Amino acid sequence: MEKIVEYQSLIDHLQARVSFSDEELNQFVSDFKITKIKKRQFIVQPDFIAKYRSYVVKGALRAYVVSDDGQEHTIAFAIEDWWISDYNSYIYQKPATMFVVALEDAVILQIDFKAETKLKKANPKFETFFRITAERTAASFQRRIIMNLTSSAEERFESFNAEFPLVVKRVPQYTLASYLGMTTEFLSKIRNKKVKNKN
Amino acid sequence: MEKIVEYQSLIDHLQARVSFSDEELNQFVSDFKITKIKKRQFIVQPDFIAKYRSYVVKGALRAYVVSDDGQEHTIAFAIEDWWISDYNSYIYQKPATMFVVALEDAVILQIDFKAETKLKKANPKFETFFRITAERTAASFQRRIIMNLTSSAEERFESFNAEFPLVVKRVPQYTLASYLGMTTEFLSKIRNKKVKNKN
DNA sequence: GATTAAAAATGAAGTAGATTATGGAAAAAG
DNA sequence: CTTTTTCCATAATCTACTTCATTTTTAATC
Repeated sequence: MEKIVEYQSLIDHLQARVSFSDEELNQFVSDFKITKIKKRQFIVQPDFIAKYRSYVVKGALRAYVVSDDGQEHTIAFAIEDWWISDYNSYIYQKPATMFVVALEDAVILQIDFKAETKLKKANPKFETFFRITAERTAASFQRRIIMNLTSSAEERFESFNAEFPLVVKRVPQYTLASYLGMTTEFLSKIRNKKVKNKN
Repeated sequence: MEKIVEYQSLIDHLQARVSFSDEELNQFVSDFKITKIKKRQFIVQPDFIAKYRSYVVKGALRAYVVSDDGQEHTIAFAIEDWWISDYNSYIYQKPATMFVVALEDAVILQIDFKAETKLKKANPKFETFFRITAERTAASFQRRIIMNLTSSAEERFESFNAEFPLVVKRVPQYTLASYLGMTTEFLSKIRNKKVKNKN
């Protein structure tokens, strides 16, 4: 099996979910193109169809929507070994409502919808991989819905920080606040209250 | 193809998503058992593993969690032609955190996790069906997250009412309020304000 | 169909979190 | 390395929504 360094983490990602032969792994990753993007560069924009599903090799990205009143709401973050896209746009191949932008210079692996469809038809194991991925995505979205319904702003921050400390350290606070459904001012207050209480 | 009346809507549901032969349809539905449940009866409870994925033939059900302070939060509704379970419990086969209860006497079709696994192994088309189902579930969960982040209580109600008027007419208002992330009192106010404005 | 229980309506008072405003620190960009 | 832009902290004021308490309506049950 050829080892192009950028593909290694995606290969590990696949193998952790479904048992593939070397040949299958090669077939899978050969449909992904390596894309390097600069901080602040967009890979998805509203009104354009999200052509790609993107796997992050290096860097950090953010998906967000802009509401009628002009406010940004972060829908997802992605760092190393995570996937990102406008989910509704990609799976239905309809115009996006989100922006997906790099928070840092990044290296991503992208597969387009047609190639993905072809892969799934070619080998049921690829179908299985995407089924597992979709199920886990749905499960994690549902956990987020439950968290949003049941917890206060402070609890939501504490919970996210406990689960994803590396993301918290890496992304701008205003993007995190909008992900957690609060203002950047309120998140600042929560965090600084905490610091004072420690003394 | 045998036509047991309870299975017909599930068969239609399958055919609308993947092209199956009559034999495949029979194979699929034969793994589902018909269960009749009474109003207020539970099919999933916290700490027990959600053994089944349930398809609603007739009736209405509700999935909810109870938070530390004792409040109920509705996670999902299901009426005719919808699926319901504790998603995280079912796909990971770990203890549930939700209750799933009948809001009306209901007829449901249930498949257990082992039978589903076996089906997916037996025929890639079944795998495809569950992949499509999971993707659409994830997509709709994400739309709900976006709605919750971007909209006011009144907008959330209006939007849900526009998309699912039959559900709104059918479920108790306090369950809808807790689904939409507001108190039953506030939802009552929203709706009655509306009525007055019409005069 | 009378009785009881559950659900919905209404209003007053309270609060979590938003908004607005300003100053300062960090990080890009030249 | 200095200038500009982005990001974060802090505080005062405000509001969308909650909480609490009571009444009315609707639905279940004997």
